[in-house]
Parts: sequence; C-alpha cells; structure tokens
Amino acid sequence: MPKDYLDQLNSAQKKAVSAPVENTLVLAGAGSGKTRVLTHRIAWLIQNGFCSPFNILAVTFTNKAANEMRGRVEQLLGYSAQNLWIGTFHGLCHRLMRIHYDKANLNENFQIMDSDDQLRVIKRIVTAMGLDEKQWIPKKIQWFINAKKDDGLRAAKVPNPADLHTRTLISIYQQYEETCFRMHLVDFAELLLRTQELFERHPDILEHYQSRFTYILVDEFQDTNAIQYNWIKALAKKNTLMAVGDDDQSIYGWRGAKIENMKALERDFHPINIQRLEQNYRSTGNILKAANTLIANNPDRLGKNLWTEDGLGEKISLYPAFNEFDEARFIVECIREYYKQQHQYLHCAILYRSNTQSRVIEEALIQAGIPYRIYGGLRFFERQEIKDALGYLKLILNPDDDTAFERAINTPPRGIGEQSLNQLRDNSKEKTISLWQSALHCVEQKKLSNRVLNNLQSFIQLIQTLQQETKDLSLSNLTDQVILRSGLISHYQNEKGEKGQTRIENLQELITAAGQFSEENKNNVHTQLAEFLANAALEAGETQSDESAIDYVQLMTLHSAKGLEFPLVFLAGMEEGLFPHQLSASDPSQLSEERRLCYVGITRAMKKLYLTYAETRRHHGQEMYHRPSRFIHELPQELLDEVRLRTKISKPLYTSSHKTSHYPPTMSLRTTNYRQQTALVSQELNGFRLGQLVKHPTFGEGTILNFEGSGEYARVQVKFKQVGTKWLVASYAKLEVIS
DNA sequence: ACCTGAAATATTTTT
DNA sequence: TATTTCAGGT
Repeated sequence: MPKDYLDQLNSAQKKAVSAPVENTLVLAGAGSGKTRVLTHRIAWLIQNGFCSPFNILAVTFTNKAANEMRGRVEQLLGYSAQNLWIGTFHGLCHRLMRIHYDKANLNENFQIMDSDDQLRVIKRIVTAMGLDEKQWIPKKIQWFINAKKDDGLRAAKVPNPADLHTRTLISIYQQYEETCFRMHLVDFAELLLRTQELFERHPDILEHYQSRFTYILVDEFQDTNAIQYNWIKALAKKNTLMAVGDDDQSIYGWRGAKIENMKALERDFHPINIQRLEQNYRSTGNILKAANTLIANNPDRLGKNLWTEDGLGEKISLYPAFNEFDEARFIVECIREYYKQQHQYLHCAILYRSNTQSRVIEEALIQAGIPYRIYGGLRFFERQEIKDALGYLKLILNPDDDTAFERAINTPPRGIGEQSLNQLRDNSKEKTISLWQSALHCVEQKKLSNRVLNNLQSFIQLIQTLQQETKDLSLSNLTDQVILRSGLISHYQNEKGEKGQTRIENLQELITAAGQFSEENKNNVHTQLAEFLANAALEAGETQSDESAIDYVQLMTLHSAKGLEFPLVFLAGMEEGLFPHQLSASDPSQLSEERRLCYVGITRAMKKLYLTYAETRRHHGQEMYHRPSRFIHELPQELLDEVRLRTKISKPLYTSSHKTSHYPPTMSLRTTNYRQQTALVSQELNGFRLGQLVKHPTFGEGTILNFEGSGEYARVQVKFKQVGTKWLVASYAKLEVIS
C-alpha cells in the first residue's frame, strides 16, 4: 500500500478515515467523496492492524457500488482480498442462506424469484382463492407483501386489523408464504427476512458472525429500510460501525427507506462519532448555492452546508419552452453548440422525473443525429425470451417450481390448453402438491383426454431427459441444449419481423453468459447452474446491450442519476404536477422527498446546469398547462438566467399536422434577466389587446399583461385573479374575451 | 392458438 | 398518447 495514500484526501476526509475505531456516522454531502472515505477507511483499518480483511463487512445497495468498492479497496491494498465481505444487502444475505440453508428452513436448491416471478405467483394465488383480480390488484398486493417484509413482518405477525380488506390482504400474504415455501422459492425481501429469523433462532450463528465481523461499514445509509437496519444492528451490536450517508439525498422513502434510521443511529449506537464532509469537489459555487438554498426549504434535516473552493461559474439557465417539443429542441440545440466547442456528448446528461418524458427528447436527438443512451428499462435477464429459457433451466434443478412450470409448459405452445391446465391447478391445490407432481399423477392415472395426455407426457419426458442428459455437459452446453430442445429457437424463428431475430441473438448471448460464468466455477454442473440462476436474479444485467457508440448523451431519470456526475446537466420538465409529481404534491413528506430529488438533480451538475419547463405539455393524450415548478421559485433568483426565444419572422401558417411544425422557422436565442418581461411584438396580437379581460376554462378570469412571439406559438401573459400571472400559448389556451 | 379491437390506465426502482 | 390487458371471434 502506498504510504502516502492519505495525502490524496482533504482534511475532513482524512479525519473521517482515521477517526478513532468507534461507531461513526459520516454525513457526506453530494460530491464530497464519500465512497473514497469508505474505501480508504477499510484500507486504513487493515494497514494499521485494527483488523484483517477477514473481519470486515461492507454493505452497499447496488451491485455496481459493491463492485466498485471492492475494486478500489483492492487497489489501495495492492492485493486481492477474497475473504473481504463486500456486497449488497441481498447478495450478502443470499450468501448466508446458501451456507445455512438447513437452519434457515430452506431446501438446498432454493432459488430466487425476481419481481416478475413474484407477481405471477401472486396472480395465481389471487385466482386460486377465487378473488377478483379487478378488485385485488396483484401489483398492489405485491406492494403490500413487500412492504410488510421490508418491515420485518411475516403474515402471522402483521397486526390484526379491523377492516376486512386488510385482513384479506394478510390472508393472501399467508397463502403466498406457504406457496413460496412449498416451491423452495424466495423473493428478494425474503432473503433479508430469513436471515433475520436465522439470527433470532440461532444465536450461535449470529454470535459467530458478530465475532467475525468486527468492523462493519454501510454505504448510502439513508436508503436503509427497517429490516436492513435491524440486520446491521444485530451484526454490529458488539462491534464497530461506520455508516456513510446523506439525509438530503434520501429519495427512496416510497419503497420503504427510512430517513429516520440516521437519527436512530445516535440512539442505538450511542456514543457515535459524527463526521461531516461538506467540501464539494464537483460543482461550481453557483450550482452549490442553488442546491443549498433549495434544500433549506426542507424541515428536519440533520443540517449540512456544501461549499467549494471552486469559482462561482456560470449562472443557471432557465428555459421556458412553449411545449415539450420546443423543450427538446432547445436541449438538443444547446448540446449541439456544446459539442461544437470541442466537448464530448458523454459529458451531457438529460435528467427527468419520469420515463415518459424521454420519448420526445429521444426523437429530437435522433432528428439531430446525436448519439444517446437511455438508462433504465428492460435488463438482460428480464427479457421475455431469456426468462423463457431460465424457466426450463429452473425446472431442471427444481421441477416443483410452479412459476417455471407455468411458463415452460406453453412456451412454445404445446397443445395443453387452459382447460387441462386448470385441472392440473385444481388437482395440485387439492392435494397441496406442485404442478409438476400433479402432472405426473395425471399421466399415471390417465386423467385427461388422450391427446392432452400425450402432449403432457412428452413435456414431462423433455424435462426428465434434460435433467439426466445434461449432468455431464458444461454449463454453456447445457444451456445450448435446453434452448434447442425446448423448441424456443424454432418458436422464435417463426416470430414475424426483426423481433424474433433479436430474441434468438439474446438466447445465444445467454449461452455465452453461461460459458463465462462457469469459467470461474469448478463445481459440478448443476451446482453451477444453481449459482448461475441466483446470479441472474440478483444481478439482472445491464439495461442495454452494447451499442456501437462510444460518445453519447446520457438520458435517465433523476433517481437513476444518483451517485453520478456530468459537466453539463439538463433538468427537463420543471413543472408543477410533473416535478414535484402530482401524486406527491399533497403530502408534505412526499413533497420533501421530491425536493431532495431536485437537490440530487442539481448536484449532479459540475459546470453548467439548465432547467427547462414547458408551458404546454401533452400528458396522457391531453394538453396540460402547468405552472413552472415551485422548485424554480425556491432557487435564488439572482442565480437564474432566463433564456428567451425570439421569432424573427411572423408567419402564422403552421398547422400541427405538419411534421416539423413544432418549432418556429427562424429563431435566435437571447438572454434576458429572469422575470424581465419584454413585449416583442406589438400592442395587439391574434385579436387580443393589452389590458383586456379574458377567461380561461381552468384558470378563470384575468387581464392581459403582455405578448411574445407570433404565429401559432405566440404567447400572451395573463394575470389571473385566482392563480397569478402566467404565460400562455395563445392558440392553445382557450381564452375567451370578456371585455 | 392466434388475431383483433375495446377498455383501462398510466411516478420514481434495486435486489 | 401509448401501452397493456381482456373479451370475443375465427
């Protein structure tokens, strides 16, 4: 290890890294180098002989973060530390479950369900219980079950409620638990829950890990939920904990993360040494000031103020667009300009609140010929064809997996219809056996029509043959065989269009992935397969397969931007209703979370930040008039630079049917101070006059204050009696002249 | 089994 | 608007 490795750190970081070996909470602001502190701390502990790598447990939320941390630690140590436990909560719990499967009441071959599998199981249960799917929406039930599990509650332990609705939910949960148990399947939350129970029921095992892991480090602590917190508490009780987090960047409350856990630390791990990292190495002074001012509007913060030695940098640009097309056009224009100045596309990020916003921006980028990549969406192991193949692979290991059975039996179609399938389902429900077993019974006792019986028989044969004949193959050959003999390849060959071809390519890719996986794995092939399947569930792979472009603009939601940084950032759709989202507007705590999300967005920017909003946006097929986001108003107005657009030629001849008519023909960008109102056209426009009294269908009555632009995109500024002053596109807003 | 058209229904996402 | 799901027909 380089002796001077602490010299790479600033004084606050150094202080945190070499803090006394006692419980420590590091409050690390955005861009203050928290991962760096965490990795250096691990190296420091080892180097100074406080412990060996064997004694360290480091926990993260994503595989990406875990991999990155391991890499950085090994780099600092100068050797590969395999007995260092670094991983995600789920990954580490999975590891524990594989070791202690018997004590955790699991089958040796237990498998992990992803959320898609989980949803299918729930659907089946709802149907089997004779409940109406319209009323008992599987997604909501899934939500309910996971929320309970994240709180560490089994169905039997959920407080008994008075209302029938919740009682039914609990009984579905109970059914679900039993079904999963019978199938030897665990969902993600179950990994944590089982570990909790293992520790409760087998104190010796807990003690074993307590004495092993003398130093525990947790990243992104603000994102922990109840069960994760308890897990840490159990393991770290007699040991030393370092938690790193930022309450201002807590954006996962909606899926159970508890910001309060940060405060709970002070209680449960008292005395705790609090270290603050407030020097930011990422953004300019103006960007930081904006972020600080915004987040100051949130109550109950632990308190933190970011500062930088950097200069103020440029102001934050604000662009009020006519509509979403104009917004996209503007962003593309800026990126083009930026690229011309010898910059890379890779340095530009377009961030938005919800995925639907990406489409219009994508189209504008395509039209401009700018390469881009969208993050989020379908991952490799979540693709339909991949899940089909995985279904067969799962059946080889565990034919009692009903989810896999249901999937495989009719993909590709095998002439076993809904009728016959229902008989199998009834039969298995009645006897509490798996579908596979009830299929065996049916064949034995010739319970179905001859034709179906034949089909079923050959399906059973197929699985049994695969089970036996693949024992001596390599994992990739096995996968190859399964894909071929299941008929998936020929099934997808018949699919029309390019889709089938892509699917087959993906299936080939699965074979390659299996080959790569088994390279580092010397177990027998079925053990390898079990691990491969677990890996597929826990690490669903990249969102997009490799694309040829190496320099591209990056598009993603604000949530997925956390932890990243870009020189040039656009926050698009800064509108009330969109951001903060309509569904979060009424609840103060949700609104605070939206604000934190905005804080996350702003602090992604290193050099330049653009905020854009559209005055008109088509949303769910309806034209919507949104006000600019309250978050814009919460920023220091002197830091904002409003970009105004001026049309040079008035030519009111655009029709919306014309394909390129989203934008006025000639335009130039001009900058004015924010809030400065400029009449660019004249005293009169489209029959409107200054001072005229008008009525808007939603905003009510108001007075015309100003005009801007011309033609289809001409806008009027109206001071409404009830909702304040707004700029409206005259041709969209259905303004009625009153006087 | 597959096609078609109507109807419902639209945050954020990791594991 | 766009996507997904479902009923009904072939």
